[in-house]
Amino acid sequence: MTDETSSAAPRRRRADAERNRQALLEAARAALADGAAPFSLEAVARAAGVGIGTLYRNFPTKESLVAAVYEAQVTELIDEAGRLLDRLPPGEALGEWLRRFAHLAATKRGMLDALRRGVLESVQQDDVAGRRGRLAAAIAPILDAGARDGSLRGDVQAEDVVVLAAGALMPVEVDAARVERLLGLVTDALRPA
Amino acid sequence: MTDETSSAAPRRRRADAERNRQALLEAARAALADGAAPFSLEAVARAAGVGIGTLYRNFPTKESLVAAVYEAQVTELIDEAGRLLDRLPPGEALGEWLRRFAHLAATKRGMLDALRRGVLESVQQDDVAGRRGRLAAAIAPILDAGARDGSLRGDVQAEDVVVLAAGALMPVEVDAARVERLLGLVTDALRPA
DNA sequence: GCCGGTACCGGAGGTCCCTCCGGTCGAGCC
DNA sequence: GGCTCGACCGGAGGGACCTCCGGTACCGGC
Repeated sequence: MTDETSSAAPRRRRADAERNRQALLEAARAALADGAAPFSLEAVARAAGVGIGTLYRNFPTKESLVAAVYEAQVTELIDEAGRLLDRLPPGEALGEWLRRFAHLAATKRGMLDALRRGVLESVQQDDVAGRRGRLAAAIAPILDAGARDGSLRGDVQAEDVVVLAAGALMPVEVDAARVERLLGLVTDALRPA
Repeated sequence: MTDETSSAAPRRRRADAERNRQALLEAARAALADGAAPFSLEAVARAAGVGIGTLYRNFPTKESLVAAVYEAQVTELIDEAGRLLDRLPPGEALGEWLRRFAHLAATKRGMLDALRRGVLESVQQDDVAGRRGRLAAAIAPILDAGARDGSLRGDVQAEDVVVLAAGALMPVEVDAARVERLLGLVTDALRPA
């Protein structure tokens, strides 16, 4: 759809459009951080001094807006996977990564719903193959390493692990003990027979 | 809240109230079965010839309405657990029960969302200790039997199994192969070390 | 058969989501 | 600097969710 790749003229965005986009992101960030007050798109648009139509043009769904706000954190989580694998054996690296995944989901308001639609439902967007794909790609090296050294079974798709973990974490609100138990079950499922 | 148990006067419901309740259930059943057309509460109330307020008095949340419509199926699923245990070894009984659970969630429109809020989020209602509790109670005997004969580990709470299974199934739309793989992972997690 | 109290009814109204389209203004070209 | 045109703006509007409360009519007692 967009044209980053076509070599010709990238066709610069209009300055006001970019300004509005930033204002929306900032307003959304503030609204999500607020805590009280439900996260309302109309409120975000108002706070950004922009019409509701402009918001929807930039972020077609509520989830895409939330995802954009947390983009940096998600990227960080993805990069973390490689670093964990550098300094921990695969089995532990996976457990630790899942724990950070859980922490992110639990900490960031709205993240949970964004994940629900971005990771769990089928992904039809092609931005870097969707969030589910990005996360799966992040842990695939860990799974591979574990399969090689025998600490993890080798017959599991990375995508299934992401779906299972995300599904398991999804619902549990703030019950840290249960989160820990569920993650334990997930990693147990990945041990060789 | 209700009073079936208190021995005194059960205070009969008014006839029109009961009539309205049944009409709402019937309309909701039809709307859910329809398939096309989104499941709208206002449409249900209209179809039942009743004000929207009456709907909300009988079913405070959308999920409680859906749950009431599917009550029979859920009860059936719960009873099934005992029967499965009678004729299968615990490990297989659990796998089979999870499969039926998945089938119910996948088949019945709206069930999925009802489960999301009824099973996965914290349950504060006390009707039979909530849906999560009812389902956990259903599989607890299977887990116990498995722990006794060594085919399942004994250190897992029934509630956690329900949450994990429900979470894992929750999102996946109609990808039967993935559902099968995920259920396999769940049962793998329950095998003794 | 009638009457009073109250359990129950119904829909107006506030808020939100999301779409659609007439109007506007920024960017590049002369 | 001025002009053109299309990318971009903004908000009206329709549908849904849910609450709240003035009014209704059912039930039990007489």
